[in-house]
Amino acid sequence: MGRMPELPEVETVRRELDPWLTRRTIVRARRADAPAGPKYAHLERADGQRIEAVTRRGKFLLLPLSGGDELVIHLGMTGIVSYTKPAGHLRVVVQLSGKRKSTLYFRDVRRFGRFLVLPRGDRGLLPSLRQMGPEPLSEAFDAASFHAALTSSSAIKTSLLSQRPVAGLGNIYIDEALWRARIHPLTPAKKISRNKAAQLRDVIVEVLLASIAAQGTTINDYRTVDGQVGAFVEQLDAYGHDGDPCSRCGRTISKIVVGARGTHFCPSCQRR
DNA sequence: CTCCCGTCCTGTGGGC
DNA sequence: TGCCCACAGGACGGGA
Repeated sequence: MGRMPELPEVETVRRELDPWLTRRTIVRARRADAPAGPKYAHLERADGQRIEAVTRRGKFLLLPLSGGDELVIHLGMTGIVSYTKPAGHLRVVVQLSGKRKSTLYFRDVRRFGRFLVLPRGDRGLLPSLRQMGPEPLSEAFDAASFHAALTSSSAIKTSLLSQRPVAGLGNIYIDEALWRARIHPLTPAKKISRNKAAQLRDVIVEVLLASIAAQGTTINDYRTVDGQVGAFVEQLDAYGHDGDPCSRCGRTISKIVVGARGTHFCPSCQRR
């Protein structure tokens, strides 16, 4: 257990979807084995619209459509997009124009994911997207503004989970970045010094780039679109390593609960 | 406004 | 061996 598509996994999926879906027309998009509701809203609006691009914002995939709408996909915990029909837990089916790979399937065992259509830029159903911080791999993610965004009194781990100081980080990469920057996960965000914030910014970029290069992290459910697994799991130093010796100092990695999330850190390298 | 906590969802794995 | 239940967590909504 314990895998979630975070920025590197979603970016890997985006790169695979882009050549497949861009310029294809959606013939028909419908819910399958899924309840009606905001997570699967307005799919029929996509019918007849062409997919103009496959973009990403944080952990959301955003597909602008030719009619002025936008297809929004969030993989949640267990969401998988494929062109082969899954065995079960099929939530959405999209018929595409053309003959090759012309059916898109969205499978999501736990239904934490979303697959919906909205007028482009309408964030009424997506408040986190509205308040999301800068993309970590963009120029906007600089040390000074990152430090300025760390205003919360809550733990840095919790603050980063909110997506507000920076977009796209989840449980795995937050633990990895805090380990690399030697910051205790319970440190109040606003107590992070300017220098530490700059260091944290740099290791966030490093760990995300390294994971993208490895096509993400596979622990259990995550697969790339063509079913491959991500190799970054081999480079994890903190997440899932509780009980193991710290690869830097040898002390045993601890696991605690922060914001209802399993949190892994080295009690020796990462002092409060 | 911020912060905190409950809720959703179901396969897996650890314990007995 | 087989059964049971705690566990995993991203985003969101509501209450303080």
